[in-house]
Amino acid sequence: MKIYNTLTRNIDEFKSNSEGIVKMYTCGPTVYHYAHIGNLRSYVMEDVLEKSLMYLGYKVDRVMNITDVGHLTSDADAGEDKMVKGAKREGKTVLEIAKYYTDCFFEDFKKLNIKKPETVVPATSLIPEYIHMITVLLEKGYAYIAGGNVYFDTSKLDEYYKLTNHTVDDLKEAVREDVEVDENKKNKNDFVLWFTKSKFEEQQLKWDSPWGVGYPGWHIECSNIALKYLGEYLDIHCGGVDNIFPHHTNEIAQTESYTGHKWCNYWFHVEHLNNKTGKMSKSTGEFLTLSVLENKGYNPLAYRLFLLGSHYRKVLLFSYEDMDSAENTYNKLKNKVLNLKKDGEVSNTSKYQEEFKKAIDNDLNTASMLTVLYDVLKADDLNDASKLYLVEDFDKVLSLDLTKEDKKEIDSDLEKYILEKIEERKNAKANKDFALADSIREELLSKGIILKDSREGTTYEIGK
RNA sequence: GGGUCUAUAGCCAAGUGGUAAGGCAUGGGACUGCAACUCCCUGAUCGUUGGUUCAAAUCCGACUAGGCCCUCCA
Repeated sequence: MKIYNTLTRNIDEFKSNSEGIVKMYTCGPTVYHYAHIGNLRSYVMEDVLEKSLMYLGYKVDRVMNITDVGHLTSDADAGEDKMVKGAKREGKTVLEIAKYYTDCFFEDFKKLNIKKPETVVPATSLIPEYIHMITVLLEKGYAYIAGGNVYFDTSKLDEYYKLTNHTVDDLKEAVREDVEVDENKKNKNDFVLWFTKSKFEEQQLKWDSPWGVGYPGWHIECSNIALKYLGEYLDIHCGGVDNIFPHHTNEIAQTESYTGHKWCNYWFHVEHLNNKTGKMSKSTGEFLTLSVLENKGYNPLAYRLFLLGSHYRKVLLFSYEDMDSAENTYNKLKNKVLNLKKDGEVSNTSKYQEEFKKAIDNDLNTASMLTVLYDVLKADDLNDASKLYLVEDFDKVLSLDLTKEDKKEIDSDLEKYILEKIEERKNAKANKDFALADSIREELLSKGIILKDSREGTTYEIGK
């Protein structure tokens, strides 16, 4: 397949290091609060990437970190670590907070049909590994100690900026108003590997180290987790575009300085979900979680469909108008699929499967994948059984539960009642007592029961 | 200021040099006692402007608008 690679700024043919196996690393969440739907966009698209690779026959080894330490809020927030802030807000310990929000995070995964990576690693579980890497970086001369902290010396690298095309002079220091200049740094882009001194003294979690009691820098966790669980040669590293600099840039610097060779071949970055005012994040604008959408009556899978309609490398604007549309599209699509008859021989499917693969091959063109799906549903050369087979096949990647019937548990009393009402309405219609017929329909609707009339008679469906 | 990305119908969106897929919405029609569901029909010359070419939404330049990043925000 062909996929855009941030490293080469080009759509490259994908080739894994080992035949048939893909080593894939994903930057996970900082678990101090709920994930907002913008965060979830990245995870949905990474899920599509993983499943697409599987669809093409690869075995995917995927690892994700859970950041439960060392991510800081802005200076404006009185110098509190995000985790500490979350803990304070809720009167819990940092680890309790981490556990709670980690669980919530994976609940969202379930609702969005995102496959949980086989290996999920909390940042706090590999402190000895971080210390070891930092020790080696100091020995090799890539790191230095200043003001109690250990820094990475970016001037030691020729290609520090290879992911972004920056030059040192391009970068403004402390461009954000909430960031102060750190006087300990030799070069303005040096970054901290280990803290013992910082303005964030409230850090709850601290560990002993050769450089004093402290905690690890932000980037070191991903490098080590990836190295430990996926080895020294990574195929794909994923994340949101905001991670490109400095996070991923620094991961490359550390890891390649440590191992002495190239680390990861493909960098996959998902663009932001924005609203009309710009970036959607926890700190700016409305804090939109999946639960918020659910409470407004939207199906999480309609949100997934909304995301699939757009390309992962394009900024997508969120609006409720679009959600309404997505919900509509989803219900119609599902309706079409559920109306297919199950019997018959499956045949002629390969042409459409090739089309679907082409869409995958084209830099993960999810919009085109959906088009192939619609083509299948409209196809003249396919019987229902074949259509159903293909929908199921494509849904391995799309994961929209298109063939899954939402059978609400219904007890026999209720069923009997509904059937009686349908019979009553039928008689009313026969007697041309439409007022009564309509009132029965209204009554059932108010209980969430939708009647469907057809030539064959009336059936019902339990709505949401 | 630097880097980077984007600009196609009301909205989402495909298109990777040969005269604009698809979805939602809208309007019209079929079905219905009426409606819902379903089915059929219905719209754009591609931000502006130069250039390359027999041919450009697609390549190159300029301009305009906008997003993201520039370190302890993810």
